[in-house]
Amino acid sequence: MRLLLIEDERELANALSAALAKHGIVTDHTMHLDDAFELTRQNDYDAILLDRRLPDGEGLALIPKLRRSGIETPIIVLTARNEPLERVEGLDVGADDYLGKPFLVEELMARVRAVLRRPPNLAEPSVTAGRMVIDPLHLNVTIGPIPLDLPRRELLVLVTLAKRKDKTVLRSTLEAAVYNYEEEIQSNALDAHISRLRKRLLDAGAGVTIHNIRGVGYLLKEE
Amino acid sequence: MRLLLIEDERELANALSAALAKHGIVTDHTMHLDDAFELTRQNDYDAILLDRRLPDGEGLALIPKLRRSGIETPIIVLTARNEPLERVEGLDVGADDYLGKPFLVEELMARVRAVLRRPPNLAEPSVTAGRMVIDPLHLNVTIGPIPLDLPRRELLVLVTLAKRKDKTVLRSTLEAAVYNYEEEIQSNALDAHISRLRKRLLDAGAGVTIHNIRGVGYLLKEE
DNA sequence: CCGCGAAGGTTGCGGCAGCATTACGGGGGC
DNA sequence: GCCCCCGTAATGCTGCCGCAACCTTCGCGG
Repeated sequence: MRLLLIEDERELANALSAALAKHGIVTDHTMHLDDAFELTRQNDYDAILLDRRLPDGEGLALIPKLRRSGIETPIIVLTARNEPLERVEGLDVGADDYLGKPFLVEELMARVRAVLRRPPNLAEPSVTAGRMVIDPLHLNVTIGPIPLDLPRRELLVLVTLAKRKDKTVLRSTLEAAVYNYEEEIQSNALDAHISRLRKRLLDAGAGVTIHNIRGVGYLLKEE
Repeated sequence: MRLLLIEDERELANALSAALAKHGIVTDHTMHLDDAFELTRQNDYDAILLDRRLPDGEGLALIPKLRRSGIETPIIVLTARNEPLERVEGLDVGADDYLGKPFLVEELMARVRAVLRRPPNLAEPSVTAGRMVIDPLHLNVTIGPIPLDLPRRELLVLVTLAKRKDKTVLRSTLEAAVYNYEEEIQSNALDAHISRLRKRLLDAGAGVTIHNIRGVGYLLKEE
């Protein structure tokens, strides 16, 4: 196993390298973001440990750069900036985990192991349908540059259909996506949502149509 | 998106459900480990939020049980037991992340998003027959990129035949696949479905033929 | 090779289940 | 208070599907 450590405190870096070595993990170490980027081009790391505060800037900035260049290696951010909102920030730019300093090496190891258990991240997270770009993770829908504002239940219906575009989605699947098992619906609430969603998509010129498969479910098609 | 929340503090649970709902996430909630296990058998959750200290025992114990039963759903442990070594313990039994109480809902959301950044559904069992690709689970049939729209009963017949292509399917098996026990048929309804299905498959250029085995049943063959 | 009965194939018809649409009102958020 | 979401229900409509009538094919015995 091979990690890339991006960290400017030399003592900490050495201690970490040594500790990881005891677990049979090889560590490459750099203090600079552009070096780090180069290294990821040359080596296929199993994970990246990234400090936020670095001599040449904010470590987080590296993450989108790596992701854009097609590198999906898990990234764990190590930092003293450990306020909850800072952690949110880190995770949302694409980090896989976030660990506040100081930490135990044992915890770091456990988090590395946890991150490595996850399947490699190959999936394109956003879906296009017609003229829309749909991000199922953050529940965003945009048509070109302008966001499409949809009520929550209609949004859930749309995302569920879009994730399986050109394929039928069972009625029961849609119900499960929109309602939890405590909320029971006794009427045609889902149909009503579909109808209102259709109208909104039409008005917005979304470039998709929702078809019904009688007795089975629904299907979203591009025009 | 659908989460399972295993948590005994009702207030926290309600607050979380409400907060997650604002992000368009449907939440099922239970206080009991065995209920939780049952729920995972019945639903396909996107993630599981698990408390450690529960009325019926240590929440962590659920993790190996789920993993052994083949469930790979990401699990985030939520707990007041937030000592580093306890976190190691949690991660090492198979949790994907570990979040100490109290926490901001925003941070939980960010961690959920981080954990979900994984490939969507891996292998979906599908059958090919002629030029069709048939997904028996979601009941959809596509020829190349275009979906084939079939009425429900014909669809059920096709799926049943396709699952055993090149083998005879008993007439009684087909009837069982298309009708439940309450619906009796007194006529040649099944034959009629077969006939209409043949026509539709021909028009669509599906590349299969349905043969009759006199007195026994039917058989689907590729051309 | 022919005749005959039974199984299967095809097709039009009508009932009705399922869907689309829309108006209405309660309720929550700002 | 105002606005919008969303569940409900009434209304109209589409087309699935059971039915049955009629035709075709198959297998068998003579």
